Amino acid sequence: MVDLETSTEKRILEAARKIFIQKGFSGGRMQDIANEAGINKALLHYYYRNKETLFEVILSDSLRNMLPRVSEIFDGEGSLQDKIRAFVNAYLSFMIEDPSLPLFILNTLHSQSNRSISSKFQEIVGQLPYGKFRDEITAAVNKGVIRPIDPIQLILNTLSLCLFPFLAKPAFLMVSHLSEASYKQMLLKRKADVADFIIDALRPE
Amino acid sequence: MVDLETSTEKRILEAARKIFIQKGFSGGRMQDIANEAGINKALLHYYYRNKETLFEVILSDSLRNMLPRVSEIFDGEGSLQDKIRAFVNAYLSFMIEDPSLPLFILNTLHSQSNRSISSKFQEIVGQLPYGKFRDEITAAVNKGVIRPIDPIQLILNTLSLCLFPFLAKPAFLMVSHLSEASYKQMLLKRKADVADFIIDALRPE
DNA sequence: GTCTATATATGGATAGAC
DNA sequence: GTCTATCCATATATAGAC
Repeated sequence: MVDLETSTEKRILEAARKIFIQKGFSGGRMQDIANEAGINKALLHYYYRNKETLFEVILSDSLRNMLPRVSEIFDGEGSLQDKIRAFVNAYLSFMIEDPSLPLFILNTLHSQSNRSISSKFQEIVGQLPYGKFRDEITAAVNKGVIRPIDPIQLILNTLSLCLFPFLAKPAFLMVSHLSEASYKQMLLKRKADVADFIIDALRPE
Repeated sequence: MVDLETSTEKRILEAARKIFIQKGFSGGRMQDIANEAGINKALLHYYYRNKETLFEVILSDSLRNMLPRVSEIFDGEGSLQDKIRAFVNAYLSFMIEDPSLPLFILNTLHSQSNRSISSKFQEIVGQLPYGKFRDEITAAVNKGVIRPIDPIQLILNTLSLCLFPFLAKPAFLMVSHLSEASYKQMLLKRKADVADFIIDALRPE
């Protein structure tokens, strides 16, 4: 069992990630992070200058994780419908691995719109080939393989259907009285359901 | 111009609401609230015992606002399609008035799952006639007026499409470089688009 | 009811021993 | 690299005058 306890630096990151995602920037205490990592507060400052630095490292990582390799999906062959199905599948699979990420990121963007965070977000999200998406949707509409729809609204709808259940997870669990396990089960089922829903909505008249 | 400046108590609530929605519980400072209300810190404690009390008042109000009178919509006559259209319309209109509410509430539920907040949330949200929704969807499926769909997924899809744009507003603005005005314009257009999208998705084969 | 002044607690950050 | 002890700024909360 060599190296099962990873380096202190790594453990700090994992602890900070957990705490910040749970409680946000101002809600997360350095003491909480130190406890979670099983080390002393002072060590946090040894490895990372201050709370803000630590937070930004976590956020950058999260943002980079949030950006899945969706470009490939839209680069490949196949109908728009196939690509939508592949996208929904990939996106939901990814989020199921890390369910608190979306709320953490939206939340940060909402409350800290002043910092360098905005530019980091734009830098990362700017790599997504939105233009490509839009063009492909427009082309499909013109060819009549899907019904007419504003490309922006379709993209927004797809993201809504993929992300909302994760954002609303706590509320959903409270209302539905589902267990964690059943919730995960529902999300897995949702992969197919969401793709069907979108594709059905796009059927030409 | 009599009474344009409402009572201090009311002004405090408005100020607290603004600050808490903007910065959350731990991020919002009592001093910020006092400044925003144009009064002294001590007065906050005079009217509300402490920060936590003040926060809970705000949250309760918000939760009650979040719950529109949707029951009536589903009590009335008309097809399921008509009701969905009415629901989406009412829900989006309401949210456009108060765009930060959804994120505030989800966020609070996420980070404070311990407090009395959970029970308050359940109490309020428990009044929604979910059973009625479910039954009506199931009936429509059986009659063949809509294609087969899991009622839970349809409800979740509808809420996703209505709420997500508000949750993701900051991210959306950053990516799209839209102005506040264009954003609001897009949301207004979305009322019809979302209803169309759902109803199209439900067309029988 | 509203203010100023102050007590008290908390949390981020640093100094310095080991 | 890791700890203990401590400093200092900030934030909540209270006391007491007006």
